[in-house]
Amino acid sequence: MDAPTGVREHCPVAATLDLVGSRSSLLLMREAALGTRRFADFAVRTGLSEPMTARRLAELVDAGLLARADYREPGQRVRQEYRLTSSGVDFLPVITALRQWGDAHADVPGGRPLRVDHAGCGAEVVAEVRCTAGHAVPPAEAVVTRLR
Amino acid sequence: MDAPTGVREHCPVAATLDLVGSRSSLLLMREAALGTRRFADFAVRTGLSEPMTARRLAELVDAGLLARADYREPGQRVRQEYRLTSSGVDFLPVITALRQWGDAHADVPGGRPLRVDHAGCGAEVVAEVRCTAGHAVPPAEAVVTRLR
DNA sequence: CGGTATCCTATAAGATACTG
DNA sequence: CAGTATCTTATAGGATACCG
Repeated sequence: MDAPTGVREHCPVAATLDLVGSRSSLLLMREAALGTRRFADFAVRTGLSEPMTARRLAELVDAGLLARADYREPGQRVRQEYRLTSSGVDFLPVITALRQWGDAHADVPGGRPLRVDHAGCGAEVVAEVRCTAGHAVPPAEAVVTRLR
Repeated sequence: MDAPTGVREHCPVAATLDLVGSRSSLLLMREAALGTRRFADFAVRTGLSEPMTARRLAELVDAGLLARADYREPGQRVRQEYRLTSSGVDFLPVITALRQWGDAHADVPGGRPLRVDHAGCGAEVVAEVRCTAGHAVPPAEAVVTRLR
């Protein structure tokens, strides 16, 4: 995760994977996307060990996707929390797309454990490939240019 | 990638990561998304070693994202190719979302090496979080339900 | 509660050499 | 061209114990 081992890949996908590409990081980002904020909840809900949870959360903070802060519920003592930064919010399409593919194509024992719906509207939330002009872009209409 | 090591995670995100969650698999899916079809091109363009390229391509075929076939260019001998299946095409939002986050937030030495544009329209291709009713869904409007 | 320290195993991934 | 075989190293990640 820190430095790529092989040939240096000058690609935004590879760069993203170098920062947040491990299973543990992505599971933690999933949890953050679902609203989890506290250390113990991250560990239990991802099934990660505490040392791994601590290490990856620290990396995600370093990488700017999460921010750590103190907070105090009324009448309680001070606790820690991890919240999505704006960069972390920008990561939600990745998590949404992974969830969507899993729902459609992976065999999740016991059926679908998660739903994400649009507030008010009630329709399911998905990741769509579009152009910035707003058109849906099917694969055949995507033109790839390799620069350099 | 084969069997999850820790607590069994009943989640579509985790299930997806168990099938295609390694850096090498995701780089190969990136290449497939960019139109790469031949073994040697996959290896060179991802920077992966040949043994790793062979192993992961075989896994992606097993997982149903790629299909292997013979093909023959006019006047050439028979060659192999790997093509996206419909399940593989459904994976494109993941790759698009990873690329998009990298373009916005990762430091790719030498600038942006890749563009994906909408044919004809010319506008850039991105992954958007929407509901199936067609509304854009900002994070604040996503309602998460954990079932079971 | 929110971690850290230490040690261990499994796997990801590369290097090199070789084959049909 | 499209791989396979073998070996090695680096990293992911868990288990257990402990700390402020």
